[in-house]
Amino acid sequence: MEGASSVVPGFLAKLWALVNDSTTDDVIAWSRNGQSFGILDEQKFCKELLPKYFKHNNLSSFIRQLNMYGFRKVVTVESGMIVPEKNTTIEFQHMFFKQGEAHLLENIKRKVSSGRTEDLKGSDDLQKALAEVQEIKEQQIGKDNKLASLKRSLPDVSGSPPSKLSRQCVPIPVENGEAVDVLDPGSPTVKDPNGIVIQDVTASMDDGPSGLGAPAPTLFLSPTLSADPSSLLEGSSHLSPVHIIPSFGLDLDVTDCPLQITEDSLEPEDIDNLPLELHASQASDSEDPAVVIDSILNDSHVSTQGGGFLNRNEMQDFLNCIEANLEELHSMLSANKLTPDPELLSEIPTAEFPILNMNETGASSNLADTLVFTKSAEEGGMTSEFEADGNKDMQLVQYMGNPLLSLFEDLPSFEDRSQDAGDLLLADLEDEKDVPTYLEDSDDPLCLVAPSLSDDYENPLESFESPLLLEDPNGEYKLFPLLLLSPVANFIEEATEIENTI
Amino acid sequence: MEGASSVVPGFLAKLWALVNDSTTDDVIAWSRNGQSFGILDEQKFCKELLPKYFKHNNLSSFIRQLNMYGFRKVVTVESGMIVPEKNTTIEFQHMFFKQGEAHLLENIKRKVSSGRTEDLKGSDDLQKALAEVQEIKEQQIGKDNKLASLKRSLPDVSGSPPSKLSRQCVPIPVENGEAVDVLDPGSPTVKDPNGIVIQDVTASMDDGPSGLGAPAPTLFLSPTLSADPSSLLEGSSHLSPVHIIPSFGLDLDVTDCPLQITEDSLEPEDIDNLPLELHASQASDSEDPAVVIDSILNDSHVSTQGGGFLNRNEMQDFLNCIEANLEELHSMLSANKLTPDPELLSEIPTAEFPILNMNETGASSNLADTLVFTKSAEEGGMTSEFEADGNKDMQLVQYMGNPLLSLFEDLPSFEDRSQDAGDLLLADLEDEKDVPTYLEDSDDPLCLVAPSLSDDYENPLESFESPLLLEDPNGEYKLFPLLLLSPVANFIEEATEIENTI
DNA sequence: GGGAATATTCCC
DNA sequence: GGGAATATTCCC
Repeated sequence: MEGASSVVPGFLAKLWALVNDSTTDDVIAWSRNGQSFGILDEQKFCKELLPKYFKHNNLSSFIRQLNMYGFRKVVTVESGMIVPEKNTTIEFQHMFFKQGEAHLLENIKRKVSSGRTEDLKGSDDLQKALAEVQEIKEQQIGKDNKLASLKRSLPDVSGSPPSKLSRQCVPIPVENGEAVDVLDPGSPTVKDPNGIVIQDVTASMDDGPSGLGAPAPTLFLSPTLSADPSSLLEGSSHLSPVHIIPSFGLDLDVTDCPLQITEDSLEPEDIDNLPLELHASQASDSEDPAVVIDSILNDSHVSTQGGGFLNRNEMQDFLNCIEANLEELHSMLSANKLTPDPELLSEIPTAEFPILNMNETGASSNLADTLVFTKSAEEGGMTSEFEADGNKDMQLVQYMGNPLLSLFEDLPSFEDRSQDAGDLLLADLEDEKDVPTYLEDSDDPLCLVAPSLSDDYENPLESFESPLLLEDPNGEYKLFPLLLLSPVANFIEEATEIENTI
Repeated sequence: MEGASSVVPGFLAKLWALVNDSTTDDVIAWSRNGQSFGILDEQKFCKELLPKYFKHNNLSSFIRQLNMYGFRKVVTVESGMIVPEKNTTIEFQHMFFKQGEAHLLENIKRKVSSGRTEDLKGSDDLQKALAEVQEIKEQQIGKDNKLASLKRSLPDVSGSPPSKLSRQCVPIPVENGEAVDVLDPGSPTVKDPNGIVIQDVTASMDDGPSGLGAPAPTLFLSPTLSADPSSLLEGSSHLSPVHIIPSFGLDLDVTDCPLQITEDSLEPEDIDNLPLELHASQASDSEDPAVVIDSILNDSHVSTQGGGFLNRNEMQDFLNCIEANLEELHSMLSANKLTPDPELLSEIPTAEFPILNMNETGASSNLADTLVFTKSAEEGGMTSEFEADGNKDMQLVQYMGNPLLSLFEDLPSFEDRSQDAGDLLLADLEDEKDVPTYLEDSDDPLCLVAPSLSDDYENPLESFESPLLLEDPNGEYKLFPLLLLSPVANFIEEATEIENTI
């Protein structure tokens, strides 16, 4: 075994010796070109040589080994057909088995055994699969958090005391510093020359005057957004964008929501030139249901920019990625054949999905939630106020209690309290069939919006994402807005009072 | 090899013969009690017997085989310590290797090869993977349910009773800009020179049969949102984009929300100058946030229509595909555990992944719910754009089955169609850059809410799915807003009262 | 040719 | 004792 080093498997070393042994060239020898070797005397080879080198005398075993090492039988073809006599000589060749080139032997690798192949492959694949799973798992967590946030974001607007669960007020980041004024409970209304400021002093009701630092009462845009239409319309000719951010999951008791509008706002005369610019408090991205959902769905990717929105392509990529992963996982697993181990089956735990925890309370509504409409100081309409930073700030979401719970606590709709979120959710959980039923009854397929956005009809504000402003050929903006506000009962009352006053 | 049948592996058969051969009892023989056998003469055993039965003469190899078949070495202990001399005799035993009981041999199983070991190990990993997958799967289900619930939970704010589930707006398909048909004959309409027709169908809500036969008359514009139409319509000043972000999950009691607006409120005089064109809200699926979310949950991938957004079906398919993969994967994993037979996989039942059933229609439209603003066709104001959109929208609309849908069903508002959540979401998806822009560049930080509510300052027109803006033959844009209303019945009444008071 | 089980060797 | 690689056998 001249050139065969220790790294060369026994079979190859023996084969090398066997073929190179010139004393047996009548039985087995290199071909003329040294690119292959032939067994010239099969009988003698099996009876005399094989046992000398191996633990058997079976040609088939020898050939089996050759195959295991990748040797291929050389088929001699003459005139397009196999020559009979030539067949008597068994000839094999291998890219790295060449006369005089023992160093090539180390390149010859034994095929992995079936067992190994499977194992290795399986093991490898499992590693990948597990990694994939882990990845997905983490993504899920991210989504869960997002959902939770979404749910939490639904503010509790009930008139009662501060709820510990969700008082998530979103601080109103005002860059121009005006928001502060608005937020101040002490200042029921803010109005600037151009616009109208509407402030919902609800918070002050129960809590009395609270400074900005007031703990319980939180101001923010509220679900119950109220505004004085007339006031809004008033003002200079130039209009500013009105941003009204309502809160989610309102649970307002009208009686508890003294929505106030000042007389000033009601003056019709001024309406003609409405320089209206309303800025509602800013909601953080995190609180935007749509955003939240979006991100939830897209969670896999690290939120990139401020918005954390995924664009369509990203979404697509993400989904494709998932798909690809699944595909691969699938393939890998398929490839991996396992041995039957019944015992393991029982061990497989099925995770339970903890959905709702209804124990959480925190449903106490929070009248303190203030609806704030602020007019931006800037006439020019769009201001740079709302910036990423502001948004970021908004992200501060506190996860209170059960997300889902909070979500639904405030959801109840007018008519159908019976169908509050909690019920729905539970119902769904209990019976998946409920969903379809629910849907089936739906009369309007078109109405789609953000989850948080409940009926839109009633809530024009939400829809107003789109600008109500239009620019005409003359470069003038025309408008349209309107809006209004709500919560209403008090609003009406107030309005009436105002009217009377007038 | 007396009792050894063909089912017994070579080694066991040979061992059985070897031990039972009484002629070699001086080398290897049964112990006195026949419960074990011992190698009495190791040297002789290796040199004479092993080669006779096996392809080697190594005791270690023999022992290796014994171990492979589960034989255990018998350690003789005397007086608490191993007796030296006794060690000379190598003794092994196996539960099923007993003198005179050849039939037990078949119970002796060779340990799985390393390969097998790996398989087992792999099996273990698969167990984990499977468990993980299952967990994820269940979480997904939970999330889907949650999202669905969330969407459903969005309260129905319509003033009337009917469907407790959803107050779906039925978009009025306006192809030529004529939604007039939809208008309730009984309701007052306002039409200005420009051909704009405004109709407040609120009144008809409670009053019974609406011309359209709408079951549950609902006014759209949000429940909480109220505005003075007249004020809104009045004025010719420059308009700025209005961003209104409504709240979510309102839980208003209609009776407590006497928000009212009457026709009176609409001052006719002012109306003349209204380039008002109202179109029933038409939401395009792709643009409807709800739709987007829905599609996210339901799947799809190649975006085909509508602006390159993924349409709902596509999304659905895509997600279904993923689901299917997971299912299959799960099945495979499960199957692997049980049997090594790949074929069995197909037999494994896959857990159900309740996604969305898009088949549901329930589109019974509810005209009553619809607010119809229509511009007369004569105006020719309708641009092809809108028409196209309108059509698309209509197509998209039918996602009733989806829970998500219900969420948004009521969302559509006039103006906001343009920028409904769906649009935003989609937009985001398409171009990630939009996100930053949106968030960072947004002038209005406050406007956060549903994704759909993003600022659309830059693209007001496009966003207007229901075009609030129209270009007239003169190349002028006219606007038109309107709105209002909501919750309704009481609202109107109240308004009237106010008016009267004045 | 090659899958698969068993056998043998090598090594920890 | 047993993991692991290689070897041998058996079979398709």
